[in-house]
Amino acid sequence: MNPELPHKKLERQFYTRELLTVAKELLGKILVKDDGKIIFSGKIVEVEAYDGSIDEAAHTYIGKTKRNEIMFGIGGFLYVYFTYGAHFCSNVVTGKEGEGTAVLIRAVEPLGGMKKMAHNRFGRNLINEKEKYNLTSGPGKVCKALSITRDHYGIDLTGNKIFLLDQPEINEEQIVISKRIGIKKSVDLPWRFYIKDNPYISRK
DNA sequence: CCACGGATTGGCT
DNA sequence: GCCAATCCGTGGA
Repeated sequence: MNPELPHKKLERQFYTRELLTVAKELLGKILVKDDGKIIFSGKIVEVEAYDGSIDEAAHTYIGKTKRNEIMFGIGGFLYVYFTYGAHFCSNVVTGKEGEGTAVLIRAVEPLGGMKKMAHNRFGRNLINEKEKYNLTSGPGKVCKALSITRDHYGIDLTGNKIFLLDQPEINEEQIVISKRIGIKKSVDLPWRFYIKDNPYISRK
């Protein structure tokens, strides 16, 4: 563990609150993955909220299936899905049992394990300035860089494999609210949140 | 710089 | 069979 990082792990009660509150408060928190050999860490800078009860773009909108069942559980677990025949995406499940809500981690600012992230993404440890900002600037890129796959589906975020470290809340005025990216349904919901002027977001 | 389309698995109708 | 909560390379302005 990097001694410069605060050690306080987010607990269950952080995740079981209302979707949009959790989504906004996830900004600035530090995502950590520790597989016993390498520790990856990154600051969450961009997220999107999904709510199957009113949101047609949410994977839970159709009801419970084998794929989305973890999203219907209590908050604080990881929902990983595979899409476009190529990419994994990571979500933080929120709320109470049965709600079907989660927050997609769209981008992080790399902190620890950057060389290995570069290796996972580009096949080499050394990267140029442009590639640095391209490491984890998208939901598929984050999973590729941190080696998050279907094996991590359903991981308990209050455990010690993948978890979040608490950080001070980002000021409301530093949070940009926009429509979500890459969806075809419920396109007008303003449920994308990112840190203003952060160079590691996927796009403006 | 922007627009477009191909890749490729698997979930659901 | 259709098409996706994406990414990347190509081609034109």
